[in-house]
Amino acid sequence: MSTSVPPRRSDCPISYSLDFLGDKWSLLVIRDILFGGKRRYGEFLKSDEKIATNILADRLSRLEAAGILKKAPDPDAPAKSLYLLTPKGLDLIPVMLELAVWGAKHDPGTGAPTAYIRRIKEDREAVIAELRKAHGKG
Amino acid sequence: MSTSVPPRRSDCPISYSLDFLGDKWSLLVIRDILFGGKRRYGEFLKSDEKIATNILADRLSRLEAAGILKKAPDPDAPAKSLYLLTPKGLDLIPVMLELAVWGAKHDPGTGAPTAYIRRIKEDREAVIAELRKAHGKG
DNA sequence: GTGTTATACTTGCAAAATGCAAGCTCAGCA
DNA sequence: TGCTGAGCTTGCATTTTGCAAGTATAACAC
Repeated sequence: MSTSVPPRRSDCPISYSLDFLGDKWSLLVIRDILFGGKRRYGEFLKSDEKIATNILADRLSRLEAAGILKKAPDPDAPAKSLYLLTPKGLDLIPVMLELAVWGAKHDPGTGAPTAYIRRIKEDREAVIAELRKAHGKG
Repeated sequence: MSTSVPPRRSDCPISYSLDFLGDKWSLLVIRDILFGGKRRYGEFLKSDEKIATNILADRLSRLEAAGILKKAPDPDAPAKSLYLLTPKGLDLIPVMLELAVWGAKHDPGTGAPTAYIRRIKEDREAVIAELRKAHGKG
């Protein structure tokens, strides 16, 4: 699978965002890092949505090519590597929070923790700051 | 093309959102309504990204099936119809704003108006309220 | 040093989604 | 009665996805 930068469809910022993130899997990988504390290939594979291994490999390389993730050696096992958010990736935190709020509100069978969703709405900036802090400077 | 509700992949609210919105076109249609004041089939077709007519028809019916849009008769020409946002669709405003902010920040060639992006960041609630008002109660 | 296991992928192929061009339908108007 | 434009539908080639299987490399066990 190729992994080149996607063609730009227009100069609209929403269109730009969707050029990189407009599919069913990319933002789930970012969710896993951000809210699930996951950082390794095998951890992403274990998520509930059951991403296929070839699709995961493709998305990781695209997100890396887009500068949203970076692949770094694992300090505990230098032969392995970790996928971490870059500053560009960390800037997606507000997008993720709004997607979570919308999904939690409109999915009758949502599994979203009510308290956390309320906290996002009432104390947005603090939640953003916490997540940023937890994931370093990128 | 079918137009049934997509299969639920998990109970995660972000996954739920992506089940409906996770492609390159759905949110662009919503953008056209929200920021472009578009409401008719032909208007969506004319956008810069050049959506194919069969894909547009598919997305409109999926978004309607999802309760995000509703198709209403045009008061000026009752034989024609308009696509409008429902309350569930209006709740996507914060998501759209954050995607716009992210795209505007990270796309070196963005065409996003600087003043509007700054206003989203500095006066978020007011921008949300304005857009809600402009698109009625749904 | 040989075999076993785990992790992180790659490959092959069928199925589904997308993109493009060409229709088709129906209302309004001349 | 015929023409026009808006709003789709259809056919078909290309691309992307999903599933299963296979490969590479390193760590560890013996």
